[in-house]
Amino acid sequence: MGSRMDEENHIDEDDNDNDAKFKSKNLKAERKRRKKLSSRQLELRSIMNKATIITDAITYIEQLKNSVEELSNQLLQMEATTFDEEKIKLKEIHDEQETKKWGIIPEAEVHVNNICGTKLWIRIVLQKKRGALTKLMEGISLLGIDLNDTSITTSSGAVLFTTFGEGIRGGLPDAGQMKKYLLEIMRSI
Amino acid sequence: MGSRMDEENHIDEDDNDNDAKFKSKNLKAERKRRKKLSSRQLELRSIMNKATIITDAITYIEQLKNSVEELSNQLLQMEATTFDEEKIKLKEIHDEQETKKWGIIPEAEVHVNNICGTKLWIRIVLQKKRGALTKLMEGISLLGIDLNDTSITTSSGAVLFTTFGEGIRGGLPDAGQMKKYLLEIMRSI
DNA sequence: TTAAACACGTGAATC
DNA sequence: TGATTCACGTGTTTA
Repeated sequence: MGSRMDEENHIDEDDNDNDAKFKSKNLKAERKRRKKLSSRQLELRSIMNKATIITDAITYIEQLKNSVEELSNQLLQMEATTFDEEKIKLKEIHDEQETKKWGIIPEAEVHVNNICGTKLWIRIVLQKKRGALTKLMEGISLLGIDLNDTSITTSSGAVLFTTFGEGIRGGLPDAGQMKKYLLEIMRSI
Repeated sequence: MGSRMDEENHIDEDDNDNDAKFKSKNLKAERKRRKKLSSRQLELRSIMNKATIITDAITYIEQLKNSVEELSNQLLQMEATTFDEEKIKLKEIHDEQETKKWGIIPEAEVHVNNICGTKLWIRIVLQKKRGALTKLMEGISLLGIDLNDTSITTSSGAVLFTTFGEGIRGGLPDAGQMKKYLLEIMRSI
């Protein structure tokens, strides 16, 4: 028998001195305990709503893990390739940019010097282009010139071609004519 | 008054038919309710241990976030610098490696061709070194040679020096002598 | 012993 | 109405 209707009418006003009518000594303590318990339960219920963040946390963690994996792979791939093909590619890109920065060679620069009638000193600076050197060598060869000391050097997208030539059968075209001819070849590429 | 000592001695044997002595009709229901509640509480306690994973989850998320940020920064930095100084550095490293791969030029390679008595065709390949070209030009100048068409090209740590020279006062040293002299200069650097 | 925790029966409130 | 939930006082157990 424990309801408020048991006795007169004013029993459980908090912590008042009206507990003389009860036999139990732990009445007050039990009231306090129940109150605490109840409040704790309410507290628990209030934070239980926040338990939904666990679901969010799971998906969030998944996203983060994916990001980490993706980024790690990217870095690994970058580091792995950057000291091989990638570096060469970067160099080529850099060369292109450098060439553009310093200005594109508008047209091959050709120098032909006729020396002692049968000897040639050729110096050509041209923009690096696929097949250009092949055509150049081919053209010079067609003119019947034997190339003795040829050096081809490329740097920053430009090509320096220097050679020391000689007419195969003594005869040799005029230096001016040859220059025109070589320029023609360069333009045609 | 609700303990087992209130009445005779055999009250709450589960769900027996001995509830005729009690006035309340909800006695059985209340017993069942309390039992259920208690078991639920135990159940809750058992899974509450797993609540510690929330703490772990928090630290785990922090770690992941740090990783993501770090990796992103690395990538950004790599992408940002790789098209400027970094690429040049990569190129230089690549050049160094290339030079080593193809073997270091053991000693300057000097070609001197005497043409028509007063003209020279000089071709020197040397390892890039500070001050080397200055010494070279200085030496050639001291020999009284006027350099008409000179090209200096560097690539992969090597230097190609080609020039077409002429004796200033008609006189010109012997090609073999000159070669020795130039090699001496190259060695002294 | 004391004090806190627990289980119980019960009356009232809620739906 | 009837079934369920809640709060209470109390006796017992536990530490």
